[in-house]
Amino acid sequence: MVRAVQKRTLQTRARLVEVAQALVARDGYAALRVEDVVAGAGVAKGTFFAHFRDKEALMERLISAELAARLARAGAGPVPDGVDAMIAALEPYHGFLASERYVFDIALRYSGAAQVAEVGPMAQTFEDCVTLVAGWIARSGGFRRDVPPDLLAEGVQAFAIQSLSLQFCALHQAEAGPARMRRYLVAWLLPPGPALPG
Amino acid sequence: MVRAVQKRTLQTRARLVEVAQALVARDGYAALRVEDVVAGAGVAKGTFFAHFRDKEALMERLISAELAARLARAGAGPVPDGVDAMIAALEPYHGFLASERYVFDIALRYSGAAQVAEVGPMAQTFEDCVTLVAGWIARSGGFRRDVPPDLLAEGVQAFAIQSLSLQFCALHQAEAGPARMRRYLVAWLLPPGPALPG
Amino acid sequence: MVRAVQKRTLQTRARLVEVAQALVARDGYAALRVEDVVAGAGVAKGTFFAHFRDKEALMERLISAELAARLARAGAGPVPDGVDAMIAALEPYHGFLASERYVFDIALRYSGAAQVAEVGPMAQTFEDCVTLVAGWIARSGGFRRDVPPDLLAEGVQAFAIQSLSLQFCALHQAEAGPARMRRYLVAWLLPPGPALPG
Amino acid sequence: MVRAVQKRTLQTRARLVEVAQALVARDGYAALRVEDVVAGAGVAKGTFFAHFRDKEALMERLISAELAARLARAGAGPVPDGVDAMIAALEPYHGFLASERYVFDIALRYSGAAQVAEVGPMAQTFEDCVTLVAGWIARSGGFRRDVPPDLLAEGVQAFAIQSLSLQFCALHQAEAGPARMRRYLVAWLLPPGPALPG
DNA sequence: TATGAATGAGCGTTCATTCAT
DNA sequence: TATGAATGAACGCTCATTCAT
Repeated sequence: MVRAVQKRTLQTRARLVEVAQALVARDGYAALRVEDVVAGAGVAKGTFFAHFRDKEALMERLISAELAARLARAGAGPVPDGVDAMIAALEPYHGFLASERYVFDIALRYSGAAQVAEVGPMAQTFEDCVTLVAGWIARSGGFRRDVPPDLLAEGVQAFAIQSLSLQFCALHQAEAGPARMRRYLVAWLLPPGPALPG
Repeated sequence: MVRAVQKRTLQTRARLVEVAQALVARDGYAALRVEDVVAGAGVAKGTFFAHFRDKEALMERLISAELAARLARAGAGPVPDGVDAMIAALEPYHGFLASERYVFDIALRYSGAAQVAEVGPMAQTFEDCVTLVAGWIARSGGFRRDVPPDLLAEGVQAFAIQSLSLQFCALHQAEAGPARMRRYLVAWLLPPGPALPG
Repeated sequence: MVRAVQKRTLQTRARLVEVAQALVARDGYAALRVEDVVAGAGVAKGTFFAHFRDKEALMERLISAELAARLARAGAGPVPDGVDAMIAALEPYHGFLASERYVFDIALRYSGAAQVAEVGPMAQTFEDCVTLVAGWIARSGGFRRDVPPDLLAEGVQAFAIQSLSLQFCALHQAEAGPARMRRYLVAWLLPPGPALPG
Repeated sequence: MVRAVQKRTLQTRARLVEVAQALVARDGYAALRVEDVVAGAGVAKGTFFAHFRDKEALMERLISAELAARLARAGAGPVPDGVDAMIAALEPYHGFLASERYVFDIALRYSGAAQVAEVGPMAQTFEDCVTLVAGWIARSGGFRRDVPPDLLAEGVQAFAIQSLSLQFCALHQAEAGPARMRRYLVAWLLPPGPALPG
């Protein structure tokens, strides 16, 4: 029989998450230390590891939760009818990924589910994002039809990561993230028209 | 007055790099320890830090050098005349990036030049790769013409990273890296033809 | 809630101190290395720094303990009845201070409690020494009465430090520590009699 | 024939001292690093050590020069005619010793000439101070006569050091340095009168 | 004298993680 | 579940000093 998780357990876990979120809000993700979390929650270090496999498990939970929330808000809006609308709709989602180098690193690492055994919440969220965008593409009339929507959606994700990566780069400072994203998506999502300017 | 770097300096630095490369060849990048490098080179620890800001600075140098060498070999070959040829030509380059999680992480982190102030060798190599691919696309007759070659080349890089990322992923184990890469590039590089199968 | 220090904690700390004392007995204080202490105690380096703020914290503890022990032995003896007896009674205490330049430096530095916030064991021991000497002076009949005993005792300490300092000095090699100490104390502690010889 | 020291040599040395003094004026003695001195003087590190045996040799020079200057000013004034006047006359000298923990430590260490072989400028200055005070005592009519002036002067130095030491001490914060110094000197320098208050 | 690369030896630190209680 | 002392394995650093040129 699967025993119901005890109430105290949930309380402890919730408190750990709460404290962690408060610390992150103040100092950012990269600065989070397990020691501070347990101190804030008033539990011992060992307790933390009874609830989370390791620190990254908490990190994945925090980051993917934030990401999922932003994605849900995007999904609740209207179907974007073009490249610019899509970029705007995804901005909160991508903006969070760009907010901190550490967040981007963790997201990237877990986007591909670090452990083969299980699909973590981060990988799930990335997957959900692809599904959402594929749905948009399928339902909207403004995109190319010669490539399946889910492949196009994966491309959107690839270009987003590329844009975010280059945002940290000295060679490409000139062009801001959204502008570069727009160039990619115009070429990737729109039906082939007249040649684009070089 | 800017003094020319002394000969001894270059010798010491070269020896450190040599030893590090030998160690990496034996145990991989993730296992490299500064202590072993200095021991092998027969210099003091302080000397190491007089040559490299920290361990990662050496790492960037080692990895970007390997990457640049593989890229140079790719550039020395014939211009690939299609998607499959291009994937094959870039395979050594991408294969190295996929060889070790640690390598991929460092490469990605430094691809966007950690410091805005200076463009490191890694960022330069990534840039060179884009330039090479753009040249291929421009000179070959088999690719779409409605998008400028350098934008297409950036897309190739984005899809490569996407493929490599997903290679570590539980959700997408089914499809190997090159196969996924092929799907992306067919859609991205070829002139629009009849609709692709979903 | 202030939890009682666990037994294991005390054991570990005691072992660290024991090992350090053994090493010091063999090689002196200046030669003590943290690495040897932890190796000898069979604990990790991190453990050392969980018990002592830094190496000097251990040093203060070791030296002040030795000093306190020697002081206690002096206090257990009979009340000295004159300058020579007092110098003799304090000899083990002062001799330890003079035994090693490093010991003298640490003692002097911590005698004034490096941190205003807390009174360390070293400062306490110095204080205890003054108290002890003041008691001797008060109870003995051979010393001047026109100056309060505790002020006289502070003077004894001042002259001791002066003597020890000059012991390391080229200008004053001729006169050994105890001899100089004697001149000081005769002038400082005895009731004024006929003029001393210049 | 003793060759006259070359002009360039003196210039370099003077520049090193100047730069060091400027740095000390800004950041204090403890923060002085050889690297900054040579950088400021525009010479190589090795050059520094061609002029000064080690860093402490420069330190001794800087500190003893300052101390000697302050002592000279004290010597240029009138002979103090009592304990309070003497304390006032020596205040600039003692104040400098108390200005920085590091200064006090170095002064104490070198007061006794670290090297037996040579009497450094610091030991000389301390000696000069004793001589000056002994002269004051001998020429003034207000001090005890049953103890030779130079012994009394050594005692003044011992009490000064004691006072300065205790100034860094938590146990004795209540009583300021000069007040404590006064108590010592009244008991030490004045002819025995009626018993002092306990 | 002047140069400056190299030395060296250990300190302090880090902090996620484990494990005996 | 909870505890928290202990672990560990490098890393980064320091910086006065030396020495071959």
